[in-house]
Amino acid sequence: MKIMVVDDDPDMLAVTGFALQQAGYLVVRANSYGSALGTFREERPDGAVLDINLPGGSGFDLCAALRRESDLPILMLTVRGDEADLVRALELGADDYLTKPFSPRTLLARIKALLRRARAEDSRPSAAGELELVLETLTLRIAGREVKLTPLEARLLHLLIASAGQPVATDRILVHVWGHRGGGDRQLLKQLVHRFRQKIGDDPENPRWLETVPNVGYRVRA
Amino acid sequence: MKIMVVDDDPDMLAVTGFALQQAGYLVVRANSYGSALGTFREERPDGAVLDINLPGGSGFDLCAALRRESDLPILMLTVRGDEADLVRALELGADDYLTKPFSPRTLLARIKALLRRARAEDSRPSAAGELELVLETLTLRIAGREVKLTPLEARLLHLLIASAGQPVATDRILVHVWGHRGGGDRQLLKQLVHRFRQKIGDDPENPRWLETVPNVGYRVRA
DNA sequence: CAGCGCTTGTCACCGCCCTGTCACCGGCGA
DNA sequence: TCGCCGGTGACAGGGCGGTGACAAGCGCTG
Repeated sequence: MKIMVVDDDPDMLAVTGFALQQAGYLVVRANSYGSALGTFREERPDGAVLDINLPGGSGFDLCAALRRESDLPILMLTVRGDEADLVRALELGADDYLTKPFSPRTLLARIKALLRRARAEDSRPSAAGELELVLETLTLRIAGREVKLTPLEARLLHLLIASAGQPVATDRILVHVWGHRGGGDRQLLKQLVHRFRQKIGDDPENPRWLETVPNVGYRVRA
Repeated sequence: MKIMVVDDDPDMLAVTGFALQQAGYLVVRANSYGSALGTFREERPDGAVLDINLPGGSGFDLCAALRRESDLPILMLTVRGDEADLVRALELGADDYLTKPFSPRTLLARIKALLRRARAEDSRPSAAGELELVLETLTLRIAGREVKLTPLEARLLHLLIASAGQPVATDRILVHVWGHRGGGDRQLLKQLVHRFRQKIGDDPENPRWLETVPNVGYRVRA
């Protein structure tokens, strides 16, 4: 389990990071809004702990930005008594909050609870029509048989099945699968889709499962 | 519940021993590296409290030695502020630490927590299918026969059997077995698995007990 | 003290698959 | 006709998993 800790105060970073590492988590650190986004895209942590005061953009913005790209559990660190901040954080998609000052033990308990919840939801197979995705084993059950997926294919399907029936824009796919900020890397997506179709035996001209939506993106039939 | 307390200072020994006894624990005492090992083997305590400064070998060595023979909860007593010592203790397999000076009340709380955690892990089924793990003796009963495990193999199996039927990610295994933070140490896991498979006579291509889940990790058949 | 065996970490190598990249094709609208 | 988009094939680098070999550390024993 990998946790990203974002705080501009080096002491806080050290303390919380150390506590998490002791508990057996992998820890990646960032100290600003910008570096946090980059770190997130590179490291793909399983959870995030965000301070609110950050150079380059508030923790609120960061929370919203992360939410745009991922469903990872987010825990916000707020100052005591500021209820407005708290409400705002939860509205922006934070999963939990902690008021400073807090003990490392408390932090650990909260993080653990969040991850457990997230894992429980993760382990639910996501399904759409004849497709059933099992993320843990990178396996796709499709019309009876089982197909082994690569990590990239699994991420693609995860996104598409979550929006089954609706087209998903290529840019959104690029961000979700590669963390790229979109742009010229459509070739990657073309190949990924091509290889996946070949693997499951789907014909682009006459698709049973994965449709192309011209000038928009792709869609799985519901 | 039996606790071993190791300290060369008779006063400390008396104080901590008394506190633990008051709380209802059986206490066995040792005052040196050598006597501690002997006492441990005779008494098989359920937990240990180790001082770092010991005649005959440091508490670190003792911690490592105990770890080589058992998974019992270990609490180390460190001097305040020496973070290097602390890290080293945890890397050697200690479960928790306490900085001197501390109150007997604190000690009790920590010990209680450790034992509770250990019991919780113990009560996890240590058997899956044809595999039955006995942590105390580092033994694996497998399809009738008995196999002697190394400490590392035991930790690996402990984790895998606890999640029998489900794949366990390589990163999680690395953390659980070695406490490593880095991702670059897959080689260790490769070797560990290889040697274990050889020992029990399992074929990676056609596994009876331990399966590889590509790009994810490993899984024991339920 | 020397020697032995067990455990563990490290290096090197192999084969396979995943992935990124280049090149090309056909269809469609400007 | 040009340019863009989507689909397809081919190739190469690198990662991952499996395997063998070697050395260091440690405990045990003669």
